[in-house]
Amino acid sequence: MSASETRRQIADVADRLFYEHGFEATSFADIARDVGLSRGNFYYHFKTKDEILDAVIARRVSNTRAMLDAWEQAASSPAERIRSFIHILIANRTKIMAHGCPVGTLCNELAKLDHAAKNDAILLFTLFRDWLARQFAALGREADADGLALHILMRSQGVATLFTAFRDEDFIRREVADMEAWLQAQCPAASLLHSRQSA
Amino acid sequence: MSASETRRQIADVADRLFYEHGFEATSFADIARDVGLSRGNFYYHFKTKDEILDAVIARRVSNTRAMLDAWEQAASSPAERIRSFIHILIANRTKIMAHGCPVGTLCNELAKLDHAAKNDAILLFTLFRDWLARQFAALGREADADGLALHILMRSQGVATLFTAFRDEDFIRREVADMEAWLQAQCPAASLLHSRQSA
DNA sequence: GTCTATATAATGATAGAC
DNA sequence: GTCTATCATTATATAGAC
Repeated sequence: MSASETRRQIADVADRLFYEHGFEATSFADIARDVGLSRGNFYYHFKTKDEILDAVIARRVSNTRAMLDAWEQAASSPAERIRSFIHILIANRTKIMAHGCPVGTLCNELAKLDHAAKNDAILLFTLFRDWLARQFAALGREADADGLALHILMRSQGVATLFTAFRDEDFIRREVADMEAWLQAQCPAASLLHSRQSA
Repeated sequence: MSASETRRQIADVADRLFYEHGFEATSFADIARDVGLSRGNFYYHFKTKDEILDAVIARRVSNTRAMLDAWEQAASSPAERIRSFIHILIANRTKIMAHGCPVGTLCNELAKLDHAAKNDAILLFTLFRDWLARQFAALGREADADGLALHILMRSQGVATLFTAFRDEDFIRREVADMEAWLQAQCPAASLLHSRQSA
């Protein structure tokens, strides 16, 4: 196997394990086992655990950018794009129930560890924040686009944390519906494109 | 020093360290050092790390109950009591900025570790949930009191997580004001006791 | 590029002197 | 009730054979 391919595979497995069990709780041996490598060979690809974390974050940044680009292409309106964001709570609910939000839980853990990569993880939040703000600006809310972006990001984080704790499907569906209603209320004109409640 | 007093002190220090750095990242040596005990003597008081976690959670449950009781006594109306809850985000903002919400971050970590004490930690959320639901019921929202309680709990979690990441004081103040506005909107009659916006 | 063997430090945990 | 000394295990990390 080529070095770059093995590196990619290690980052792939580490990404999953860091998400499922946390950064601290995941050991080199755990990653090596799941990749099918000896611990010794492992160090040929990554010198330190922090290097793997950097690779995992870089991978997540890249994947997140790709996802946001895909939403940008797939949806025909800013409101519909924001709904794509809201609906990852439903789409990923099984994983969220077990392990929480990948971004929020990583940022929280790295904050507690006061880890050097803390700010790199926060960049993941920033990607969503800026993308959402652009959508709100396109909806005519230039003045408070960033505040609205943070608000919806805040809600997604709160829903994820409580869903991990209480594992209540009704709760997540209710809160997602509430987020959609809130979105409609933010831009009544755009909402007409999708529901004719006031037509 | 008496055994019970030392035990109490260990739980006290462990509570702080688990909050500041996380459960996994805190070692016996860390706790022993901060208490001023040798590692050996440590095991006279607690046999395993999980036992300390149990003691820490029991301590937090007790402290939370005391805080909720104090709010119950201090405030003259259900709406004012709910505002007491909302305002811990402001009162504890320095700690939240550094280490997140003590309840949310512990539940997230124990969920990832699939730890035996996971459900005990969730009880901390349940204390807030049930207390808030009682306040909403007292406001005349018996039918959806639990949903409203989860909603405000969800918001506090989301605000805490994003505040830890972005460390933006304006954000937390804006969201707290928004939570208060939401509260007013839930029970217009009760709100008249505190603001005369519609008088 | 992968392996085995190993170094070193820290972890959770115990035994026994005082 | 506290200490020192120690154990077994695991962790990160390295050396060197193949």
